[in-house]
Order: sequence, then C-alpha cells, then structure tokens
Amino acid sequence: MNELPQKYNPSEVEDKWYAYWLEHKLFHSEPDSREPYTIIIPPPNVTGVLHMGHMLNNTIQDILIRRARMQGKNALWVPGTDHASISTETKVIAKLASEGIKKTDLTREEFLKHAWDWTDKYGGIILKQLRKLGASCDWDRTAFTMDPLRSESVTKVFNDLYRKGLIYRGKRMVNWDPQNRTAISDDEVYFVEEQSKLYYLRYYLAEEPAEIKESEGCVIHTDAQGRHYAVVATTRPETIMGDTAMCINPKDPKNQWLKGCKVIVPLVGRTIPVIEDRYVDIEFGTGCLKVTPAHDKNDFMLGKTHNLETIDIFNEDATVAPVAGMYVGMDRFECRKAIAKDLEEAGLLEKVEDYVNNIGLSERTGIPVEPRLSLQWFVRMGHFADIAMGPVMDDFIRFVPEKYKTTYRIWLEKIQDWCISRQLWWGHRIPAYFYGDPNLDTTEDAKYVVALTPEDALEQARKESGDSTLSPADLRQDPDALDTWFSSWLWPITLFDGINRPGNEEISYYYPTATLVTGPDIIFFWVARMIMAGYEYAGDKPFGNVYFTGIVRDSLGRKMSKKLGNSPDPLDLIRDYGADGVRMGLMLAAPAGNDIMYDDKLVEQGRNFCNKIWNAFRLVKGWEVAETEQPELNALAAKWFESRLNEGICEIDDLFSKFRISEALMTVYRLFRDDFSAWYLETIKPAYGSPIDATTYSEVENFFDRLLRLLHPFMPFITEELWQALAERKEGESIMYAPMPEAGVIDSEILAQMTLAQDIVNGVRGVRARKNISPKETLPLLVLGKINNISALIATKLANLAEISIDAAKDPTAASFMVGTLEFNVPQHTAIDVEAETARINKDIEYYEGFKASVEKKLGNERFVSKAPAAVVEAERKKLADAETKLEALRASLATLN
RNA sequence: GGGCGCUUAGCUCAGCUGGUUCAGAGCAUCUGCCUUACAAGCAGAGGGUCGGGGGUUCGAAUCCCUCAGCGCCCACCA
Repeated sequence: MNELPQKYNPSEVEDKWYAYWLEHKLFHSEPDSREPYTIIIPPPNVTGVLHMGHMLNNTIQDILIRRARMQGKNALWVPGTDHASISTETKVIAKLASEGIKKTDLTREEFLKHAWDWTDKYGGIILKQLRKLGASCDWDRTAFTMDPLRSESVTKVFNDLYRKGLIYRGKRMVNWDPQNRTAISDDEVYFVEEQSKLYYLRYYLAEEPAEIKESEGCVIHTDAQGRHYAVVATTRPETIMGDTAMCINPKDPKNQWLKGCKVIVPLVGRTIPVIEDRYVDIEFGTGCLKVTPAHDKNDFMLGKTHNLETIDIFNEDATVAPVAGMYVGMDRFECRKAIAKDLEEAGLLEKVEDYVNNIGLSERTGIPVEPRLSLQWFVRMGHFADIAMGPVMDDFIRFVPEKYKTTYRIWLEKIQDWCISRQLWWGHRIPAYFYGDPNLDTTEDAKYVVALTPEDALEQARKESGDSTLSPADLRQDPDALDTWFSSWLWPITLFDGINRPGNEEISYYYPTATLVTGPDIIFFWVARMIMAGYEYAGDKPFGNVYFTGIVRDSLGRKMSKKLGNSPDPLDLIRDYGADGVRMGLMLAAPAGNDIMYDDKLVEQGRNFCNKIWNAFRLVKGWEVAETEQPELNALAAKWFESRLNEGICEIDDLFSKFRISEALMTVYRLFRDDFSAWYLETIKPAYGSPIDATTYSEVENFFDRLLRLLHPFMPFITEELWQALAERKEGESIMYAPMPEAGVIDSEILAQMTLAQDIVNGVRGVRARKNISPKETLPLLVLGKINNISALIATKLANLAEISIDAAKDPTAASFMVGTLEFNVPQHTAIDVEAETARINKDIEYYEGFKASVEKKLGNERFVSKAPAAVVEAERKKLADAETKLEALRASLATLN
C-alpha cells in the first residue's frame, strides 16, 4: 500500500493514459456491425482558444460518447474546426493592421495567403487543448469547414439550391457592418439601449398655401416671419440628405393641415412630398416622420408602397457619399454632429431631447449596424421551414430541455429569407460568375451564371449569351463569400462526405447522428438549419437528440468575459484540480439548459472525490488476502451492496435516458462515497493487520470494478488508472471498452434490513455524540424487541458494540433512541443527565403529539374518510397507531427517568 | 410591444400527472474527532409557514387565478 501516495496526482496519470488511448487508437471508429452512436462536435472557431463554455459542452459530449462506447455501441465523436468567416477575417485584419498593412492594399490572393498562414499557425490549438480534458474524439477524422471536401460540398449545395430556385439574388435592406464592410444576417445583430438624442427639425412648407385648413386638434407651426413648417423628430439627422418624403398618419388630427403639401428638407433644400401612411405612430414625436428609403427598413417599405426615390447617401464604410451633395466623406456620426450644429445655426433645429433607444450592433465588431440597401444572395426559407417543423414538434428530434421546442416553432413560423452573402474574402466564395457589361455586376440587371467550376461557368455563359467567343477572362466570379453557417449547416453530412458521395458507406452508417450538444444561442443559426439541410440533402434528421447546455457564469451570475477577467483558464484549472476534478465540478452544477454558476468550490469537490476514490483503492489494495471462510457479516454486506448497486444502476440508466446527467453523476457519487466507502468498506474492513478472506476480497474487487466503470464516462483518467491497477490487463486493453454495468436483481428485503441497520448505527452514534462517548469505547445495546441478523451484525461492527441484547427489558438509566416504533437502550457507566434527557424526550413527545393530533383531525374528518382512497386512509391509520406506540415508549422512558 | 421560463434551506438545484421518498440532495455553516484508506477526511447537528394573496379540493410545494420580482428569446417607433 505504501507504493501509492496518499493523494491522487492527476497530471502524470492524465498524460500517460491519453497517450495510451491514442497509441492504441481507442477513439477511432470504422463502420461495422455494431449499432453506431455518433456525435459531431460543434466546431469551435479555428483560431479560438478553449474557454469554460467549451469545457462544459465538450465534457458532456465526452460523457455521452464514452458511455455509449461502453454500452457496446460503435461510438464516434468527430472533431473539427470552423473557418468562422467574419470573426477570423476580423482577426486577420487586426493582425495585419498591427503590422501596418491595410486589407485594401492587398489583393484577394495576398490576403487569403495571410489568412491561411494565420490559420495554420493558430488553427487547431483548441483541439489540442481538448485533449487535456480527455475528449475521446476520433482525431483521424479531424475536419475543417473550409477544407477541400467541405468546400466542394458547399459549392454543390449552392448550385443545387440555385437550380431549385431556392437561392436568389435580390436587393434588400440588410444589416451593414461598416467596419467589416459586409452585410450580416438579422441574427448577427444584437441590440443595446443607448442614451441618444431626439432632434426636432423644421421642414418648411415649399410654398405658403393660400389658406391653412385649421381643424380640431391641429398643431400648426409658424415662425417669426409667419412662415409655416412641420416638425419632424428624428434620432438620425445625418440622413436628411436621403429624405425623399415626409410621412404623416392620415388619421392624425395634429397634422391634417399638412395633407397634400410639399415640404423642404432642412439644409438640403430639396422639396419632398408629404405622404400618408397608417404605419406612422401618431403618438411618437410630432407624428411626422422623415422617410429615408435607403437607410431604414421601414422607410424602405414606405418607399416601395409610395413609389419614392431612393437616395443612398452612405459609402460602404458609412461615410457620406458624393450623391449626398454635402458633408461628403464625413463619418456618419461626425456628420450627425455637424448637421446638428448647422441646423442650429440655420434656425432649423426646434429642440433636442434626451432619448433612450435601442440600437443594433454587429455581433462581430460591436459597432452600430447601418441599414443598407444592397444586392445580396438569399436562401428562400419557406420550404425549409416546412420540412424542419414537424420532426421537432413530434419529438422525432428530441429537444432537451423541451422548452426550446417553442422557441424553435415560433422562429420557423415567422422565418425570413436567409441572407447568405458576406462581403468578405475569408470564406467559401460564391460560385456565381458575371459576364457582359461589368458595370452591371452590382445591379439587378447583371448577367451571371451559377456553376460548380469556372469551366462549367464558361460553358453555361456561352450557351446563355449565345456568344461562343467568351473566354475565361470574360468571366468575373462574384467576389463575395458565403455566410459561415452556410457550411456549418451541412456539417453532419459533409463530415461523412454525404454531399459529394450520397449514400456512401460512412454516411449510411453514421448518419443520423445520436445527440447534438450545443448552446441555445445558436438554435437558429445552426441547429434549425442543420435540420433543414439534413432533410434536404441526407433525407433524414441530422441527430436524434439536441441537448442544450447553459451558459457558464461566475459565482455572482455574471457572464464570463475577458473584459471582466472573471473567467478562469481551463488549462490552469486542469493543472490545479485535475481534468477529472474539473469535469466533475462542472457537471455537478449543470442540469440541461440551466446556466451554471461556476465556483472553485465545484472543482474542489471534484478533486476531493478523486482523492476519495484513490484512497478507497489504497485501502483495498493494502489488504492481505487469506484463504479463510467468509464471515457471515461480509456475505450479508456483499448481498446488500449488490442490491444497492443494482438500484443505483437503475437510477443512473433512468437519469441518462432523460439526459439528467448531473443527477446521474450525483447518484454515482453518493453510491461510491456513502454506500460503498462509508458502509460497505467499513463493514468488511478487517481489523488492522488482519487479512481479509478471499471471497470477500474478490467481491470487493468486483464491486470496485463496476463502480469504476460507472464513473468512467465522467472521470476517464482516474478510472483508467485504477482499473488498470485493479487486475492484470493486456496491452491495449482499456476501461473505455469495458462493458457498462447493467442492473441485476434488487433484493428489496435486504435493502430494508440494511436501512434498519443504518438507523441503529446512526442512533448509537447519536448517543455517543450527545454523551461525548468516544467511538473507540465499546458499548452494549439493548433492543426492546427483535431485529434481524444483518442489523445486529452491522450495528455491532460499525457502532462498535460489545453485545446486543435482543428482547431486553427497558433500562431506565440508559440513553435511548427509537427507530420507527422500536426502542433501543444504550446503558452507560456514567450517570445520565436527567435534565437533558428529560428535555429531549419532552421535545419528542411534543412533536409526536402534534403529529398525532393532525392525523386524528384528518381521520375525524368525515369527508376525508369517505372521499379519500382507502389506501390513503389506511396509511393515516397506521401513522396514528405508530405515533401512539411511539408516544407510549417515550412516556415510559420519561417515567423511568424520574 | 409579443412570447417563453423561473421564484423551495446561506448557495446551486431536485420534487410539481395533487395524499409516508413530502418537505429532499450536494455544497456551505456549527460541534466533536489527526480513529493506521482518505483532515482534499470521519462522526454528529442546526437550517425552509416551498415569492405574496386568493381559489378549486376531504387534502396543494404540486392544479387554477392574481400580484410582485428575476431571467431569456423575438420585434425594433423614427
């Protein structure tokens, strides 16, 4: 036993076994006759580093995959990374900027070279980090969302959807990120409250009307010179150059007088019509709305309805464009200040109010999104919403927790077409090729073809244009890239090359995958779209279950962020607490869908538990074994623990089937710590220096083995270390492939007997604690009735009893306790503290009298007796009888005290 | 503005197809113990009128209504 240190030392153990698993290719899977169990990793950003969210997410996946593997399934966990178009491009641009290089100074090829260099250098660090966690991914299959195979698939799918009419190019109002100069999808915009200002602008009437039609409730503005004007409230005065109308609500009494008028845009001097639309909120501001169709979604709609001109006054980087005619080249926010000032000076600014409004920010750059009219590629979503709704609603794809079904349904019901083009270089380039007049490329009149290759494109273009002299130089591929999610949504399929080679052996075998583990934040971005693509391109669901994890927060409930510095480095934690300890700590606090409040206490508990397991092993391994007959106590204890273990296994199986993983872990934890260590091992533990009988020893080994296997999915390293040490193992053998224990017979009789034994032991220990009697001092025990054999034996050993007298007469001087209706006396040498004992018994009597009274009241209720089920009434009667027995015993004790 | 969810011990949560698993678990706290597996441990103990109010019922943490607080998602009125 002295060979093993007193404390478990994780770091060397972890490296040793991870290398062993790799060496023997234990994570690798090939299709075979077993049932498959597949998990695809949510690919982390290729340039990302491991954070606590990854730890949680990947621990769960590893638990599921390891358990499946031990259940005899062909378990495959496919790893990979995501090219993360916007995020990576942003990082590369920043890195280049730090070297004094501007993206705009580079050619596409040069830029991509930098990006690939960056990717090769930093890419995949996160996958290396995952190994520290013990992740049992099949690294031979490591994929990248932009490797050749995935790229080919993406292009094929784009082509296919285009042919099906599900992809189109269209002019829409998109969210424009002026820093990255790209469109982003609605889902990539988040809103924050911002303290801003509401500017009230004067729009003078273009010509003074002969008469102003005054009506009830009307608000007419006149200046000192008697000229009339309307007042428009806006948060964005810088867009006035794009104004092409002013809009009022036709029912607004305040502004009736403006109907049919024309007004002059302040500073700009352009005359615009006053239009009427019920869209305008009468209550907001003055009820007058300036309409800038190029720079606001709703204004765009109004522009369409009322046939307004669209003036796009901003450049790609949100500086003012020449067409605006003034403030040209100025940044939009600079321009706002300048205009405010100029309006003020021109007397066109009525007033400025403080105003809190929500502004949309780009998820990537955090800067305000500019609504911008542009030509983009879209996927028609109606068809996809149709095919993706049913399977989730019918639980054919099961969401855990279930509440996300609603979220999913509502999103699908009002789904918008998906803008898939991004004005980026890092990503899958859109396989559309323009020909003809290059000036038309960025217009809706562009001539283009969509093709798998430039060669195909040329052929098609020749055919469509009828110009057989077109050369490759006449084709211009769309410079834009696809939204990252356009490759991610194919991930479950492309990992098995199911797009390029439909129906191949791998896709047929591994698809649909078993369970997807991901965060609810990407339910729309990714989960929903994978379901759509799955049905469209693999003819089946991509996964059977979706397990949504929560967010890892700090102990104060704050999101972990770099800014707050409240996120521990996972690798530091692994170093300090061991991978198993960290895994356990995270899992203890992580019911599906619940955020977890991370606290070092959790991983401490995990580390401590590792130590507990370690020491239990030291104990057992330290025993000397003798070929002696097994004592009855040990035989009974084994019989009990067998049942208890089976009971535990049943619970664990049930919990796993409900994805209640943290509860399953808690169950094993208690099984090991309480039942196995505190009760079973303590029961069979031989006296110091004495040997243990061979039968018991082999039983202990067997129990230990099964417990290690139950623990292995949660804590892979320590369980492998101990399992290997528990018996002779062959090279290449691993607990990873040891069968997961299955529940056997549960003997409820012996479980009940043991419960009594435990109650007695607890009773005696309670007496010891109250009377300050050392655990070392043996005590006699009087049973005022009968108890079973196991109880007597267990109690004798674990309560350190000298002897047990069955059917004993009450000893009035003894300390007493009750288990159910059975009384126990512990005679002692020292005089009992009559006062304290009296007080204790009186307290009990008081409690049981109150209890009895409530039961009597219930039973005295005619309606209860007549309406409640017989069994319930019967149970109440038994309660009453037991309470009476107990009270009788307590009163007898009290009487003997005095 | 629309929707979903939550509120049970100091903390994190379970229980919620109504009645002895009904008030639980882990952690934390307190009190004893360095008892030759483990002080990263062992033994014992305390702690909640189940957010407030109302209703249904013989009976409510559990079902219904209502109020309050919190969280998330969607929309984005200039």
